Amino acid sequence: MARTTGSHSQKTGPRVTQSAQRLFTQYGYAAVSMRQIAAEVGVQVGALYNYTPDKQSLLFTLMQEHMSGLLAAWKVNQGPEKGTALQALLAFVDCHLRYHLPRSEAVFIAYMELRNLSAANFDHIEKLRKSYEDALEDIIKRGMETGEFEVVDSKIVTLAIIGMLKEVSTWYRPDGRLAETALIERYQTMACQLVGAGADL
Amino acid sequence: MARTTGSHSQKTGPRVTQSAQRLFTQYGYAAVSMRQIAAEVGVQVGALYNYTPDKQSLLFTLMQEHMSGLLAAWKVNQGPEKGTALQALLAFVDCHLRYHLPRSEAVFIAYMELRNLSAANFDHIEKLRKSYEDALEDIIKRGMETGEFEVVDSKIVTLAIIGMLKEVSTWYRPDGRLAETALIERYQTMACQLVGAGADL
DNA sequence: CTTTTATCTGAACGTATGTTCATATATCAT
DNA sequence: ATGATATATGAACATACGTTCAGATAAAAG
Repeated sequence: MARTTGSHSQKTGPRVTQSAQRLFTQYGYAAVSMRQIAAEVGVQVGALYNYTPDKQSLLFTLMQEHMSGLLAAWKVNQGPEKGTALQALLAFVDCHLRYHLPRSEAVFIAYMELRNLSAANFDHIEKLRKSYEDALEDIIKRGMETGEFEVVDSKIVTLAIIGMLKEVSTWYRPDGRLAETALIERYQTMACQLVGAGADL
Repeated sequence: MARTTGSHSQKTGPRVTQSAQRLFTQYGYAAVSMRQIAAEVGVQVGALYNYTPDKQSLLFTLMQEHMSGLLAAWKVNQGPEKGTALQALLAFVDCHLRYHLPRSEAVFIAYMELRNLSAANFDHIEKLRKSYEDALEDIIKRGMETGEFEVVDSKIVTLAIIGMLKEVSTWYRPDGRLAETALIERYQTMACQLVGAGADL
């Protein structure tokens, strides 16, 4: 047998990506085999290589698209004028959570699989991650200059906020106790507390 | 050849554990082979099985000892009387960071390799992790009852503090800009801010 | 010195891995 | 209907994996 009934690139391609994402999330990149991915797609292993040059590219593409999308979302959200530092901080928390919450698998992979990127791919992703954290630190610094924020160490506060936000993805479930909007508000409040800007919105 | 000069269980045993810890941290459990571990210990692969029944036990032991040590450190620190909730919160942050900062490898493994535990081993570790987070939430709740803390949602604040503290292990270096003591103070301040208790110590 | 025991080697086991490729066929354009 | 192309199969490749074990030898015990 060869090409099967109903086979088509436009269907199989996305399925490969999705299966890879799901399996990498559940078992980890190194523990997932190309045959496992093929089985979930419903195809023989050789067929995968019509859609990716190798396993590493599967991982890299997932991470690269996740990070690019995150940065793009922030740029759009930020728009032409930035407003006060406090407004920017609130927008950052909002944008971060709105982007991350519906993408738990990609988020998980982005945090867990950095080690499994080739050196060149790691450098690429690391730059994206760095520029995202810099965006937050710039807000903190701006708030310190304008006197909106009371912060001793912008670096530490940046990392603390990032850490606090990252943790959400480890437990959030769409059908959980807290609605997305309520959750975002609570994290906006906590972010304000950490920068010493009046906690009330 | 067989038993080599200077071979001894009391030397090789700890080296197996240490090499496993180092390699699991750098490459991830699934990506590390028993032969890699053996090579780093300076022994043939078969010899490893004098010290561990299998690869999985190597991982489990590392995680189990790390978590047990963490809980034990907290119990000692907490002692017989607990003091105010604010004191307990400060002690928790102090204890957490003092235990974690010198153990970056074990910390990393504990966060990253949960997926690679067998079902039974996972349950065991998960219970330990849960009881640790509960210890913090109990402090938060106590502070809410006594009126020391102003917190809307104890669960969210607990997770936010845990997330903030976990993040530290991803960037802290013993020779970095901040001394351990200074770093702990800053995180104590931020923890206080998150529970709405006067930020100044 | 001799015997026992602890520790390691070296080879082997069956199975799984990522990747390649000749081959087959469904689909699309003509 | 016919030919070209895209997309799949299924087998094969070399290599790597975790684990086992008989045999060898250093160290400890007598």
